[in-house]
Amino acid sequence: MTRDFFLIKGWKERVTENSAEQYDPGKFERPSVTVDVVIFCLIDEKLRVLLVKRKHWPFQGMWAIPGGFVRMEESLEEAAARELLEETRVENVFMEQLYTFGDPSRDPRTRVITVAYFAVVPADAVSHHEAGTDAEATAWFPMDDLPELAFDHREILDYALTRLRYKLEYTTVGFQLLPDVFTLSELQHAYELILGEELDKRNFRRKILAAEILDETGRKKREGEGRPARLYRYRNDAVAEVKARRLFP
Amino acid sequence: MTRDFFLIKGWKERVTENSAEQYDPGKFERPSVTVDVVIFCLIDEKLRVLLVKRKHWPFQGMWAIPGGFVRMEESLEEAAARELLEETRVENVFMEQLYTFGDPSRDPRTRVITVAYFAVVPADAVSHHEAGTDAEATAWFPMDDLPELAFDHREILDYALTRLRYKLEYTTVGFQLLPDVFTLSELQHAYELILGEELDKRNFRRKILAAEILDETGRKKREGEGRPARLYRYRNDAVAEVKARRLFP
DNA sequence: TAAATAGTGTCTCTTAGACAATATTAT
DNA sequence: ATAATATTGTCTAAGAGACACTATTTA
Repeated sequence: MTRDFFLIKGWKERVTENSAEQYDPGKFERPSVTVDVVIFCLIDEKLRVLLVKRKHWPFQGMWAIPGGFVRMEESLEEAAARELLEETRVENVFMEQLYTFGDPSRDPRTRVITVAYFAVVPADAVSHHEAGTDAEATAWFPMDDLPELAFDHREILDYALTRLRYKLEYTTVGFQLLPDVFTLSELQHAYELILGEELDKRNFRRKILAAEILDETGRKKREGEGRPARLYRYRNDAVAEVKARRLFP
Repeated sequence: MTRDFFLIKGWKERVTENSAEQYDPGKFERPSVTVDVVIFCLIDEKLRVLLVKRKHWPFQGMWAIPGGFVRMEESLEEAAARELLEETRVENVFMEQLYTFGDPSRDPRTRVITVAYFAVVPADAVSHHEAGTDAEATAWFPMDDLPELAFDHREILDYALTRLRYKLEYTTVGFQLLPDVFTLSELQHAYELILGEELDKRNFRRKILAAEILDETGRKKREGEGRPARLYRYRNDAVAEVKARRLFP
């Protein structure tokens, strides 16, 4: 079989001497690489993000997205999952790579390239978010009322929120923010909190049910006033299938 | 104004000692960081990608996506643009970050994390792709007939193709593969080559024209057989507007 | 029985896809 | 005239959005 391709030659010879393949790794100065994990959660009627208060220079006293340096023996995903576990004690939740931020001046200490991830965790998984007075701590900030952030973390958060809203429309990421069983009103409420707009109840329910990704538990929610609502559970067996097409086709 | 957030304390104290903010950069071993640029082009009736043949260990003699180490003073985008310029002498074309690949074993030399970008260049910009016999060279391979690739570059290429096809549907990236003026048949042909399927001529033209992103040049293409086709030009002033909504809503 | 929340159906408009005949040019 | 390519419109089906009333429970 004859391969069909075009070769290029000539001027290329001039520039290849500093290309990657002839580079001796370890000869030049290297950047540091971190992972930062944007962790979303629905708590107390708001979409919130987990932030940590910095104790040291630079940006001492300012809030930052949790993150840490990538270890030599772990993958990026492992590093991100480790950070998530350390900060929330949660694992096996939705997490995906968001974007890599590498502006040379984003960290005043040295060149730091950060691979940002974003995760969503159900509120009942981050069990005890007791309010405290310890100022050197970790806190769930509402996305609509963020403090001043360290580094370029505001930009990262904005991008993460854009991605979350976007994925809400064509994936099942929204279900990951809710407990195992939930009512359709709770699901719609979660969508409304994240999108920041109200949705029509009938249209919302029609679309969700048409996607055939929910199972009725047969049980009903019995707390609060008003008519008890049916409880649904997310059909895990439907994940792969649903991710291929749009949730709202 | 009272800020509304929850503080978390307690077990966190145990794990913060190796978090990023207390890390002394330079204390630990650092990975190398490269950018790899997947460069697509429509040449000779095929969607092609630019590959370089490796001259040294590892993967000596195998083909690889062009790339190189990120310099300490340049941003990731600058590094990617520099690689693109070095390999193709082209600049100011569509390019965006694709994904960051960081498996610890992806490079046998050392830990190398690569930030992959993908670019599309019009065929008339990479002017002279003269066929040659120099085996240590650069070549445009058709995406449907790729050689064995070095590192995890096959995975990167597959992902880039998926992204390109996806973006074809809701952005104007397809126009970037064509010369400044083009006919609707040529545009449709480009779409068909990339998507690997035939499209209905009437529906395609209706959608493209409905998007109102093309200007008629008033000229007609006069070469080849058959009725001469109208020549169109992409409306650059429409970019921002069109990217917000779907090209094919 | 009043208050609160859950649950349900229709109409219209837009869009997507299937489908074939005519128009213009060169040879 | 013939060959080759360009250009154009209609019908139908599915989905999206707007819209209001009834059902079930607790206090």
